[in-house]
Parts: sequence; structure tokens; C-alpha cells
Amino acid sequence: MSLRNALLAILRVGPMSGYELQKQFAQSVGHVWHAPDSQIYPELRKMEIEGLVEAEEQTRGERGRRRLYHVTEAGHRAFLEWMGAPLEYQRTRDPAHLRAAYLESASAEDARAFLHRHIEQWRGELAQWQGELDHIEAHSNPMLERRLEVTPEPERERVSAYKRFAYEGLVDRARGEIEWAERGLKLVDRVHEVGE
Amino acid sequence: MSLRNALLAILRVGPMSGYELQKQFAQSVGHVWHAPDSQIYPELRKMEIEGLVEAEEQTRGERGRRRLYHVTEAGHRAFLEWMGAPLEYQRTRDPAHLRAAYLESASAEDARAFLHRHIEQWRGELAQWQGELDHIEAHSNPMLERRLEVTPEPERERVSAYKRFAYEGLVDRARGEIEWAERGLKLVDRVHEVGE
DNA sequence: CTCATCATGTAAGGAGTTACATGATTGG
DNA sequence: CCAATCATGTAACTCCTTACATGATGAG
Repeated sequence: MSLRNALLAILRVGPMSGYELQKQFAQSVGHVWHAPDSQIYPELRKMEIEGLVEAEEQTRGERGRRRLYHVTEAGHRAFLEWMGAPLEYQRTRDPAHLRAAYLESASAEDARAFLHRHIEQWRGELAQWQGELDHIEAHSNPMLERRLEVTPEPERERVSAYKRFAYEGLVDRARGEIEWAERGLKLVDRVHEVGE
Repeated sequence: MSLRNALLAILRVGPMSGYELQKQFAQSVGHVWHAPDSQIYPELRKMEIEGLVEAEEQTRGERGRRRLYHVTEAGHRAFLEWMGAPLEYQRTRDPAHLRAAYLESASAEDARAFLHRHIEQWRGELAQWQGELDHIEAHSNPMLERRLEVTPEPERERVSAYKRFAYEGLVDRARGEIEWAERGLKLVDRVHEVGE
């Protein structure tokens, strides 16, 4: 159900086509929630049928077309309802920690390679999220600026404060994963000194 | 593909029935990787067809039956191959941080409720993982003890060290989420002082 | 005229969830 | 005899992934 709410969250700022939404999910919002085009287009159609969004069919040039979606009253209600409802947490399913728990089955080199890749992976995520934070500070995030434009002054600080808060949480998470994997590398050195 | 490897990891210690595996996934291993019975039984059948495990059909009493699975040579190879192969990381899809990024759309009460539930959720996870760590220290984790029994002495320390490492990572994660949400509660107080 | 970008999808399949369905054994 | 536990599944559905498929427009 979260894809739908992610779509609503973005469309609430202003009308957008499936293609533009897809770009958002490949960049800014994509750092919090990823979705490919093959999921976005059908979901928009479903949401249209359920009355959460409406499309304005536009023509581009001679034969080109695009569907500009905007949120309906029911869509706004559905989003706010979701915001107020308890979030459903999924059961843990973490391949990296699963593997870590059985790392004694791997060779020292494989264990190190796994941990190095884990660090690389999370350094990448960290860079993305840190980058988003920088964009917020520098007022260079187009989506957020568009959002701030349509927000009355007293609430503007709130909007960017929550964005910052969300990305700070993700940055913390990435740092934690990196520190953990670095401790893991030391552990590999220690337990593989003797034996094997 | 990770369910299959989680199953192999457990079965490598010793033969087990689908029912017993299901119990493991509801307790100890379930703290790292969850799987319901409706997923475990079919997966075991598939793995049997692919030659990764073999079942010994047993009878219980008059008409009762159970299938005791053990890992084949091919299964051992497949597991070690997975341990040596790069882990596939999924794209981020985090409902809590998604919601946090749009928390200005919620009322102060809804925002607080969300963060309180987030703290509760991760306190629960923290307790579970901390509990597993305690069991490792106290040598009261039956799966691990069974594992240590079949492990030659020089490698025993390695086995529990990696288990500890895995759960410590999860404990760190839980603490991070709790701290983040606590900062969030302060933020709600601050940005909702004026306005609304 | 050609390439990047705009634009919208379908199809097949894997992974996971929830609900349903059935029956045997063992201990009190 | 009754309840807890042992034991094994199927069915329908959602969500997501990967690959395929097509075509228009605008800038150089």
C-alpha cells in the first residue's frame, strides 16, 4: 500500500504525468522509496479507477499524448487517513545479517569480501542521502522548492524540518551499517589468526 | 533466494522436519529471517526436486508421517557458493522514513502516535535481539549449542563470535531507530509550538 | 536524419501474505 | 475424551522484478 501513498504524496504537490513520477522515483523520492515504471503506470490506472486520482489527457504535437494526473478529494482523504493510521511493519528479512550469522562457513577472504561490499553499498546510500540533505539546506531540491511554494509561510519550516529528519534517520542507518561492517572486518582478522 | 539459504544454513547443523524448521523460523532464526509454514513446505519440496535436500519419510505411530530433511552434497555446495557470491541488495523501500518525510501533512497527535509506535516496534525488536545475545553468552540457545557440538574445537569460538556479531548489528540498528524517533518527538514539539 | 528524451504500457514470474484445510498423536 | 502440539500442505492474492514492446517529439 505504500507505493500508492508515495505517489499521492508527490502528486499532492501538483499534477504530474506517469513519466515525471517515474523520474522522481529514480531520483529524489527514490532515495526513500523505489518503484520502476512498470509498477507506476498500472498503479496510477488502478488509483484512477478507485477515484483517488484523475487524469487529464493531453496531446503533445501531432500524435503524442500524455496523461497528467492530479489528486482528487478522495485521494487527499485517503492519504491523510494513511498518515493517521498505524504503519504496518514487516517481519525482519535481512539477507546481510542472515549471512553474517553464518559467516564462519565462509573463508576469511569471502567474509572480508562480503563486508567490504557491505561498506561500499552503504557508502553509496550514505552519499545519496547526505546529498539530499545538502540539497535541502541549499534550497536546490526542485520537488521540495515546488512544495514550499504552495505552502503558506508559517508551515514552511515544518515541511523542510521533516524532510531533514527523514534523511537524517537514513544517514544514521547507513553510518551504523558501515561501522558494523568495519567491526566485522576486525573480527575476521581476530578469529582467523589461529586455524584455517 | 535467501529463504532457501536460510533453510540450508539450519539444515546443515542436522536433519530436521518442515515442522521443526517452521518453529525455528518463528523463534531464533526468525529474528533474522522470517518465513511462514506456507512458504517453508513448498520451498523444501522445490529444493528436494533440485537435489539440494533429501527427505527421509518417517511414520509416527499408526498413520502419522513426517519428512525428515537433510542437506545433500549439492546442497552444501550451493550454500557455500551463496556465501561466497556477492549479496544482492534490494532498493530502499522504507515506509517509516517515507512517512517521516511527509509528516507535516499529519496532525501533531498523529505524528506523535506514529513516532511512539515506531519506538515501541523497535523496542520489541531490540528485546528479541538482545535476548538472543544473552542466550549466546549463557549457552542457552539450543540451535547454537547443537551447532557447537558438531563443530571441532578450534572453530567453536568463531561460530559464536559471528552469531554475536550479527545480533549486535541488529541491536545497533534498533537503538538507532529508537534514538531517531525520540529526536522526532522533540521535533514535533518544536515545530508545532507555533501554528496549528 | 539521428539520438536523447518523452511517453505509456504488457507479460511472465518470483517472493511473500493471509486464509483455508486436514488429520494424527500424546499427555492430562 | 479433549486440548495442545505435531505434521503437511493448497489457494488466492499482492507486491515487486525483469524483460519486452512501441512509438512520438525536439534538438543538433
